[in-house]
Amino acid sequence: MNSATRPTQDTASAPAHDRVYRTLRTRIMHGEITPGAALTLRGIGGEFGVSMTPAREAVRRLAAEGALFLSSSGRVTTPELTNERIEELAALRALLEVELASRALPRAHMALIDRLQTINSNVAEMVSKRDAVGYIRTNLEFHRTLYLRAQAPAMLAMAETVWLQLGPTMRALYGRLRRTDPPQNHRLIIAALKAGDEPGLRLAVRSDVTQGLRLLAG
Amino acid sequence: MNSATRPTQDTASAPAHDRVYRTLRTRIMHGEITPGAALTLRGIGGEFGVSMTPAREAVRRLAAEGALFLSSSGRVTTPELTNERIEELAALRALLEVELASRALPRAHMALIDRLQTINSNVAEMVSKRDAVGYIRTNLEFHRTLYLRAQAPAMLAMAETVWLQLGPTMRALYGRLRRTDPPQNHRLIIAALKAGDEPGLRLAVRSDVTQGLRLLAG
DNA sequence: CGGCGGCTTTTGTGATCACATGAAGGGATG
DNA sequence: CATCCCTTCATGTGATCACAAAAGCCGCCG
Repeated sequence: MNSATRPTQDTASAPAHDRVYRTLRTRIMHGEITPGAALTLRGIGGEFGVSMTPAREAVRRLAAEGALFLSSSGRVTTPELTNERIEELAALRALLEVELASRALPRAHMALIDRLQTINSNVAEMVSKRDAVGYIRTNLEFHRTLYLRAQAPAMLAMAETVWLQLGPTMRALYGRLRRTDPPQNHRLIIAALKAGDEPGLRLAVRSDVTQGLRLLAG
Repeated sequence: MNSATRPTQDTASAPAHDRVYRTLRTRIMHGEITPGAALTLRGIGGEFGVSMTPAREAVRRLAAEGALFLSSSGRVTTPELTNERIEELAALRALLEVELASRALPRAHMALIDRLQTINSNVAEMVSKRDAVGYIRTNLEFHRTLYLRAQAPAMLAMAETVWLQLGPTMRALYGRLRRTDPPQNHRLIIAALKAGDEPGLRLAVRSDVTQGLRLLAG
């Protein structure tokens, strides 16, 4: 059997449009692209060494997920979110992630909690280094690790879609955030997991998810 | 000004890939395609009189929304949902739509309630005629009309994505459903709206959304 | 000095083609 | 009669091209 005969999940053997899609998706979700930035199909194709065709498919896919905005003439930019939309997406995060955490709770064993604590220390490190992209990445990793235990793939996919839509804006948001405190709400989440305290967990997740979005009210 | 200079929302002047997308989307959401049905890019292109390119874009977009399933080799079919996934999607409907209804409640005036009652009589008619597609269509129209008042476009879009994923399965589901009763839960929703009873509304929406999915447990 | 009109360039759209891959069908063999 | 293999066909992928429309730019005119 050839080594390229794998079920196709590797970054190398995957179709071109999929590689482009995945790379752009991660960039957007981690806030590596500023809101309103313009992308061009030929530019994307050039960067990845492919033609316009796979670039177009990747862009369409991302636009369908709300990660990119397509103007009426087809021009593609990262979305610039209004305050109303940000609040709505925060509400969606609260709805979905509270449910996911709640479903993960009965399955959360010690190994998971250990992993969460390790990730959380990475989060704290990123905060202290003021590394915005690193913070977003590790923070999402923290949440995803917990929610994977919920055994609810459709719900998790939806939560990730919301993260994706918030990606470019989050970067700008946490740029204003001048705190260097380690994430307090993450500790509350871990504590609630240890104690098997479901109401506490729901509250902690809700607080963690909505806290970062409060500052834009002013 | 030319008549084709409109902001591009018309079915005619819109780009080809968008026409294809919208047509397929409606078909899938209304359950006009059975689960597991295979589609081909050349077939779609032939039906709409376009080449493979717009067909591919429409299919990618729909696949990104979960409306279509792409096998590892790229073959495209409507999804065949497992029971676990259906239950999960039902839970998502409950989460999202209860919230949407709750947000619509304070803005629900008499004109809206009248419209809902009109739509509801159409739903009852479809039920009595055993028109599955018509039932799904009018039922979704009932829900969408209510949720539009919530002024929460992102949340509504997410609910529609769930409807889309359930589309092909719903048809098969309501095929087994041998009732000819008019929708009781819709009446409860309307009554709660009239009374301004938020807890009652939440319960009625939750019941309406999850009732149709109970029968697959057996 | 500012607004406006026309030109040029950039960009997305859609069609067509060559290619590789996976599925289906048929025939030979045990 | 079933099974395996090979041929053939259908299908998705990606590149390239022609076209139209939008955006940007520059100079002209008020």
